[in-house]
Amino acid sequence: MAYSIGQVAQKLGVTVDTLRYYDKSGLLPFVKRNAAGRRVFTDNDVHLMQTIMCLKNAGVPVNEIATFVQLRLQGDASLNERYQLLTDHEQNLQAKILDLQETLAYLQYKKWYYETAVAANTETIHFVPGTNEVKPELAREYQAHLKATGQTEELAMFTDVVDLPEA
Amino acid sequence: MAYSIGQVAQKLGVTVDTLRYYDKSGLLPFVKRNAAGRRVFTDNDVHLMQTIMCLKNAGVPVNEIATFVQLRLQGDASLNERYQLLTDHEQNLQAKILDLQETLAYLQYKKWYYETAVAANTETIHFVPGTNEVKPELAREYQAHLKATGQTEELAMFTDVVDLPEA
DNA sequence: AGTTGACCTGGAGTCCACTCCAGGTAGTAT
DNA sequence: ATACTACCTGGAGTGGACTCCAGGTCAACT
Repeated sequence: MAYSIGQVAQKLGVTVDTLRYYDKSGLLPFVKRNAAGRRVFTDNDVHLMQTIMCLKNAGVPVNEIATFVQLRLQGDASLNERYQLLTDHEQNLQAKILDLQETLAYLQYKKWYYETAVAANTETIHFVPGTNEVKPELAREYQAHLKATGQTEELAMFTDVVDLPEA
Repeated sequence: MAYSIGQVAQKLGVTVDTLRYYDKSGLLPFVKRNAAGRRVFTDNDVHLMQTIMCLKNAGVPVNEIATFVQLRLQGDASLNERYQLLTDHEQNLQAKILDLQETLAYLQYKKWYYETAVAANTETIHFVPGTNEVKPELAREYQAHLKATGQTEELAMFTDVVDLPEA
């Protein structure tokens, strides 16, 4: 099967311009042209582009993906390097996911803050009386709330975040 | 306790320039100045900035954070809106984490691809004999491998990704 | 023969989030 | 007194990833 740039764009959920930009940037050196100079994508090309989109998604910058693609062109000699690159990015991604999970926990704490404030019709329930400052023990109250509702799992992650400001 | 911009920058792990950029962008309207015109951050300011950094981390663009901060200045009247905003971003973040977990699963598949290729000293073990095209059944082989090594959890996520190219 | 519509190129423009000046002030250390 | 450092402003510059445009080719339809 052969596809035009428009078909591939649709399949991958990006614009035609984006694909041409990727080509310019050296991400698609394997794509052939027909007699009229138009790009013709094979099934295998699309398959390779899956991996490229995956790296994109993982936050790998375009020029690094380009080096990966370049390595691919060098054949078996570059297998080790490519494996190394993938491993590095896997660890980056894993770290990023953990980080986002902490961020999520903090966001949920803030959500609880507003849930309770909305219920009380005022934010002042969280303030030190007579000020606009948030009670220092509020994070602990939240943890108690989590414990009470049996959500122990997020507790550990959350304490990490809460401990930061004390540093 | 009061802090200078430099101290806060260090505490939050960003540069002084970045904090000034945030201020310019309307993220820090609550920060007061001393007689000499220098920014003076209170503990409470730093606490608020934690939330700002959290939203940053969650991928919320600066101007949206600015509207959140603006809402805060309007007091209790904006509680509902702020809660809504946080909830939206919580869902975005949750979706993003799921997406990254899928991406991770795909990356791990590729890692396995290279692990086995490196062990065989050639990538051709994964090709349709006589071509440079990856065997279509390779994803299934990987799933069998996952099952064999008892890693059933990632299997479901991974099939999602693998099914995409067939669309 | 003429009109679409999808494709092509080189290159300019945009958006975002910084990042880096130049030129100046204020407080401290020697 | 002078040197140093941390701070200030407005504004220019950067890098990344697109996004858009002018001007052109090609195949298909009417």
